[in-house]
Amino acid sequence: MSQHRHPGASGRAGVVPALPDLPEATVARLPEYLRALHNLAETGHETISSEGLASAAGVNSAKLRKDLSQLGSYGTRGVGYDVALLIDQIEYVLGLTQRRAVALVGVGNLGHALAGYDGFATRGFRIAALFDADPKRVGEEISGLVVRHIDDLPRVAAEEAIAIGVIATPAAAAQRVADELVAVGVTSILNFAPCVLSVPDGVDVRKVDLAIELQILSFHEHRKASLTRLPATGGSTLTALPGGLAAPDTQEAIGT
Amino acid sequence: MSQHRHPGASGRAGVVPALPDLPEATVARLPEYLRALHNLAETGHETISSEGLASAAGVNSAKLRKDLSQLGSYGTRGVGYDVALLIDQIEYVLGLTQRRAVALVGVGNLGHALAGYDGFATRGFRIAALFDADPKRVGEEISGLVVRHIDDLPRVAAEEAIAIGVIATPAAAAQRVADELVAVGVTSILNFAPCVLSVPDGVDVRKVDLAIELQILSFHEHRKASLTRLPATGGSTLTALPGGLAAPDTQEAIGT
DNA sequence: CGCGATTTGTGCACGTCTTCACAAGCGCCT
DNA sequence: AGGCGCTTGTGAAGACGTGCACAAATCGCG
Ligand SMILES: NC(=O)c1ccc[n+]([C@@H]2O[C@H](COP(=O)([O-])OP(=O)(O)OC[C@H]3O[C@@H](n4cnc5c(N)ncnc54)[C@H](O)[C@@H]3O)[C@@H](O)[C@H]2O)c1
Ligand SMILES: NC(=O)c1ccc[n+]([C@@H]2O[C@H](COP(=O)([O-])OP(=O)(O)OC[C@H]3O[C@@H](n4cnc5c(N)ncnc54)[C@H](O)[C@@H]3O)[C@@H](O)[C@H]2O)c1
Repeated sequence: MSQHRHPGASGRAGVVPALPDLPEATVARLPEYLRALHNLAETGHETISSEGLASAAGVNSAKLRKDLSQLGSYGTRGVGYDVALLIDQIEYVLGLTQRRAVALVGVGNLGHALAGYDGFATRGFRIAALFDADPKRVGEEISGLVVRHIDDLPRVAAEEAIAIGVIATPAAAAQRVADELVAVGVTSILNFAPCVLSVPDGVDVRKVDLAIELQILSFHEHRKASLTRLPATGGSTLTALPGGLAAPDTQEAIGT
Repeated sequence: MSQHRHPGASGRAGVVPALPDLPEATVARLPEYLRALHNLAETGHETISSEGLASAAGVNSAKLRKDLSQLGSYGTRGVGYDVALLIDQIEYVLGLTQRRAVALVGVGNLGHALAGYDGFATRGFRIAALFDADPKRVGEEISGLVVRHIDDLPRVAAEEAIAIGVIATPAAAAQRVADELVAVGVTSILNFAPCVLSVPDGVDVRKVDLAIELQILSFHEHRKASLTRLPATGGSTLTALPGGLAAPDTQEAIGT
């Protein structure tokens, strides 16, 4: 049970491997590998090569192998990776062996969609509670859960072990909600409101902002348009974009 | 005293302002700066220092200055940046001087929320059309737009200049929809379905996957939990995370 | 049992991103 | 006019991430 982890010395004690400290870029890709692996498992694959998994996940195979090697050696040379084993490993590393409880705050337009989303349940999470500040919304039942008032957060948090808070309120309320989540011990927040949150050390915030994604796409549109106005410098100018175009979570022109 | 520009007025015809090819990491942050600048403009600020803008955008000031310097020299030493001018500059670079038309495909749970989202309009975009494959959904009116059948996509695309396609269908349909979008000339896609899309060169795809975000948070939860089980190595172990913890679009522990 | 085909794991080189630290530039005040 | 304080813009260094290319390991087969 008690496991020691020292920087550099990844001594593995018995069955449970020590949590290695993975590069953040790797962590961001593991969920994608996991999804691809589940697909493969469903279609009857027992093993998969790095090449096969890489293409299913939309990355390059060298990168995939390097990522997986960070978790330990779970492949077999000449054969590939055992799909079931790898799923277990990645789920373990991502902390998905326990189904984490999620609290969703802000049951408006977006919040309703999220509350009804089955992707929570199928991918390792459980919506434990819904909150809103609007009295007209409190009491409403959404896919089996009753919306509670945000003031009940402390009480509910004491009952359920809330691991992650999701903020789907207007931006103006987001900081206040974040503070309230932090106050009841939540140390991971997913923020859909378009604003920056201030949180204490040790609390992780990830942000999803639709408009930012669109604006990044807009930039590339603008750029592509300005390129086509240039005198032809050779063949297809569109593919002459700089190599680094692919952002951390952008896929660009992965061939068929 | 170099170039100033007006949307549609000066220097657009012959003298192309030479779109610099920005580092992708910079492009991903510009929208955040833009949002912060709009907030500042609304609260009456005419100029802002790199320090002030950086904290409003949740980044470090050196990074912000380097990012902005990529666009040209639009700051004044000893003073800061002119808020209005910088807004114009960033909007120009991001290609927001023209309001781009967005087609939303898949008007289900999530699609409804997106269709009613005012963040499109307020941040440079216009929902031009809604599509679905379900005959029961076709004809429904959502915030002023009528849902059309996906088979009408070619006709609508000919009328409106669709710049960006947003996919909010189940994963099983996403590739097919992407192909149809590409076929009518769309070169930028925002994909909410949890799957990898194959597109030809020159087409940009960005993905938003809620479950991936949650799983990344889960990893850090798992990690924090395993750290607290360690014998105290002196002081607050939670802040002893490696410096690179902050992912491209993660904010971690930005002090109050 | 040994050999060839296959595929992993990784050393290495290269490119990108971040951060520091400071010179250069600007406005204000005297 | 000149000096002073403030802030930008950037060179350089280091951290980080990526992709190539190949040795090492394993399997299947004769
Ligand atoms: N609708 C979308 O598709 C979409 C897409 C991307 C981002 N967003 C962002 O998500 C957020 C929510 O969007 P929406 O369209 O659902 O807005 P909405 O106005 O429909 O819903 C917001 C909900 O939050 C509740 N709320 C307000 N203050 C609260 C508080 N202090 N505590 C608890 N609940 C509170 C309101 O009562 C309301 O029910 C916004 O910040 C929006 O910018 C929305
Ligand atoms: N609901 C959420 O909060 C949420 C969050 C994150 C991601 N997602 C993802 O977004 C997607 C949509 O989720 P949802 O909850 O809205 O699902 P949904 O089933 O409610 O809606 C999907 C819609 O797409 C339509 N559709 C199916 N095939 C189509 C086709 N070929 N062309 C056009 N339209 C088609 C369906 O008729 C339906 O209206 C899914 O991939 C889901 O995983 C949803």
